[in-house]
Amino acid sequence: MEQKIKGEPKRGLWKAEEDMILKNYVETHGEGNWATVSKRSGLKRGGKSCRLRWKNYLRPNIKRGEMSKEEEDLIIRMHNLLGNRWSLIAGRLPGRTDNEVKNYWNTHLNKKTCTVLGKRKSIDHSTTQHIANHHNNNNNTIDQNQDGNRSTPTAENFEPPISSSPKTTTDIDEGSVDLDDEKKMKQVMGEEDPIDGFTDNTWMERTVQCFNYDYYDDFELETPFMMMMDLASSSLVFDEEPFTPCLDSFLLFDAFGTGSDVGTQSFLP
DNA sequence: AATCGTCCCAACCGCAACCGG
DNA sequence: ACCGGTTGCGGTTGGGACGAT
Repeated sequence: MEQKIKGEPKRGLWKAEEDMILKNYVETHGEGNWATVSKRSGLKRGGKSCRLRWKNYLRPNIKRGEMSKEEEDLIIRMHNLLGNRWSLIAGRLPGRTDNEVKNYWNTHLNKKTCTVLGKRKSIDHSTTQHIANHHNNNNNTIDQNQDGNRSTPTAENFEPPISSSPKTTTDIDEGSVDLDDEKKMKQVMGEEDPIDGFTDNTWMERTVQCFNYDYYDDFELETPFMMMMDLASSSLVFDEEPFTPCLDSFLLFDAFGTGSDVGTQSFLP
C-alpha cells in the first residue's frame, strides 16, 4: 500500500520545482520505492504520479519533439503486428515512452489509418494474430482449394479466413500457436529472416486482415471490397483507390517490391 | 476582445502481473 | 498456496493552446 501523504496528494501538472526535487531524489537514491518517494523527498505527490513523471519526462535520454518519418513508419508496422502494446512498441523507439507512442497513435496515426473509406475499423492486432493462427491451422482457405491446387483469391472466391462470423475479438481462437511478440518485433525491425514458409498468399491474407474491414460482420460488404488479385501479373487491382496513402501502399506495395518474383517476397523488410 | 469548438498531450485511474514473506 | 505491497500497462480524461467566428 502506498504510504499515506498528509491530506490528498497533489494532482495536476508538475511544476519545475517539483521536477527538480524528484529528479534530484531519484538521481541520489535511484529508481524504485515510489511509494516512499513523496514522503522522503517532500513532494506532495502520490507514488504513481512520481513514477510516471520520472518515466515519461524526467528520465535521462528522453527524446522529445516530433516523430521522424522512420519512427512513424515503425510505429505503424509494429502496431499492425502487436496491436496496442505500447510499451513493447516504445521499447523499440529509443527515447520514446509508451505514453508518447500511444498519444501519437491516437492523435495522428489512428486517423490516417481509419478514416479512409468509411467503414474501415480500427486496426486490431487480434486479427493479425489470427492470421498467423489461421495460417498454421488451416492452409486450405486461400493457399489451396479443395483440390489441392493453389487458388487465386478473387471477389468471387475469396473467403474470410474465419469460417463462421466472429464479430468480436473474443470470438477468435486464441489458443492457437502464434508467433511470439519478440519474433514479430524482430521481423519488423529487420533483425531476423521473415517467417518461415511465408508465401505470397500468406502475406496477402495477413495484409487483408490488417485492414480489418467489416467482412467479419457482413461479408456481403456494404462497402465494396472487391479485391482482385492477379498473381500471374504480379499486380493487385482494387475497385477503389488503395486504402490509405501511408499505410496501405507501405504494406501492400512494399511487399511486392519492384520485381516480378512475387512468390518469395514477404511484406516484412 | 470575447466566446466557442477542437485538438493534443500530460496525467490519472483501474486492473493485472510480479515479487517477497 | 496465500497475501499484501509494488510496479507496469493500457484506456480515459482534464485542461491548456490555438484557431475560427
